[in-house]
Amino acid sequence: MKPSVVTIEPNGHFCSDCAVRDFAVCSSLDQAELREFEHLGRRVHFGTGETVFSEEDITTSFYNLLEGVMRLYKLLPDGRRQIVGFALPGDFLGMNLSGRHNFSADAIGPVTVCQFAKAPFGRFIEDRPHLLRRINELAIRELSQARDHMVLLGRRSADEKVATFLLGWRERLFALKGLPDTVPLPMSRQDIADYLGLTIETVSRTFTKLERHGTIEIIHGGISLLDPARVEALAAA
Amino acid sequence: MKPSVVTIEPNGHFCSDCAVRDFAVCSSLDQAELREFEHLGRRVHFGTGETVFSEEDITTSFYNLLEGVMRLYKLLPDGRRQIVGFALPGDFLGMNLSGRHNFSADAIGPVTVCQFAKAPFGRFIEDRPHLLRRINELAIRELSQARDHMVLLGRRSADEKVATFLLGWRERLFALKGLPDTVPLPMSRQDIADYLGLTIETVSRTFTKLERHGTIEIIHGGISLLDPARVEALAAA
DNA sequence: AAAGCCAATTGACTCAAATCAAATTTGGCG
DNA sequence: CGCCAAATTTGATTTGAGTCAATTGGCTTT
Repeated sequence: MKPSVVTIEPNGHFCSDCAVRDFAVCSSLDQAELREFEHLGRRVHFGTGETVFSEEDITTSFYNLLEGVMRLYKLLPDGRRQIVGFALPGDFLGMNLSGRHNFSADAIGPVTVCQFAKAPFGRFIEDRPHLLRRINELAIRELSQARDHMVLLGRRSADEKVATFLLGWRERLFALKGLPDTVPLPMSRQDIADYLGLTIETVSRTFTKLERHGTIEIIHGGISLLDPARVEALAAA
Repeated sequence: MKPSVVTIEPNGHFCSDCAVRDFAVCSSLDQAELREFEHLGRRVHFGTGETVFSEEDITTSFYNLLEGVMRLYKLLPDGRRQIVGFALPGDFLGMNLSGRHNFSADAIGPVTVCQFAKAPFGRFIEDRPHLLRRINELAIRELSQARDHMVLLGRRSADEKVATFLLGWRERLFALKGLPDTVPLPMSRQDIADYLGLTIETVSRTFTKLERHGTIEIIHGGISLLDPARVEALAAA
């Protein structure tokens, strides 16, 4: 939110031992390409609540999220907010046709990104169709997720929205770091509400209701799925 | 809906005089490529209400919409439907990562598509990065639209939804065939409702309300924007 | 032109989620 | 530790959109 100090690493990082190497955009690059690629991106840190880029900003860079979680959102003129997604490590941000970002992105907690200046990155892609193909894959995956989210926003009840969110979030974390028995929720209730098209009060009430029924347990910074089958039933309905 | 007779043209069509030549995927191909491309696709007609492909179907083809309008939608197990978009001439359908369609597509009125078998099309792309780039552009454009639609579904009132829909639809038709003074609405009220995350009754009431205020006029098969500025104000809010 | 059919409209009523308003809990920090 | 500010929860009430139920209108069929 507040403009603040951003740490830029003085270099000395290698793609070859990058945590997201195997599933981010760069998974399409071979050893030789990787060494060249290394010079294009630089690691940048952002603190809690800082904005990485804003909607309507001229796109000067693309970002590969390495560590942390980001909220991606759009605002209406009167301040209503819709979170269009949460980004996790491996997600690639900033592609657009207009030359301007079409959503804003904030760090939720400390974040590390690999930042690429637009022009050199564009040149690098130019003669590397496999990288382009990888970017296309990521876009198509995003598109599919976006459509699923439209169904949630347009046609699901509050209970279903919350249940679906918990399962989907757990699933993404699972893919990233294996099955945790508790699901960390680094984002605020307001973020969850703005993601699900609800108010903060409704999200809170739904959580408490699920807890009273013994379906989940609300713990510090997250929840624990006591009865995943019950949650799945709610989400499926 | 009903499985029915689909007309397949016996050939004799040329990409070079195709109506969508300049803005569809094929806009990225040069004369020589186009002649080769011509053999990959074949024109297929669908009648009103016919399903071109269904969610979860194995993807055997991609489709380039040439004429008509299609509804793209997802269903929940209990039958609730969310229309994720309306396709117009020039739209490219069928891309996915899973090998299965992730939404269903019906013809709204008579439709002509250019159908490409998946494998040969994939092979054709292989060594033509400019075509891949074009497909990527289309995906990124769709993604941006999808995000806009999430904002509408999650954060806008019924009035705003309807106003935004009318303007957006008019805009798309405008880009296609120039400014019409009446906006044709080939889709049913139910389709509009399922697109906007509303009920048919709410859509109908909102239309009548707009008409009573002299903002629009409801005509057979469409509406006329009597006071576009008023509609824009409603949509902006 | 009457009957039948489906889509759209209109009206009366209900309800899920929003809004308004406290009360709590949590977290940061001197 | 104790205090303030922010986030979250909880409660009371309102309301926008949904549901249920006719009615209307446009076409097609006969």
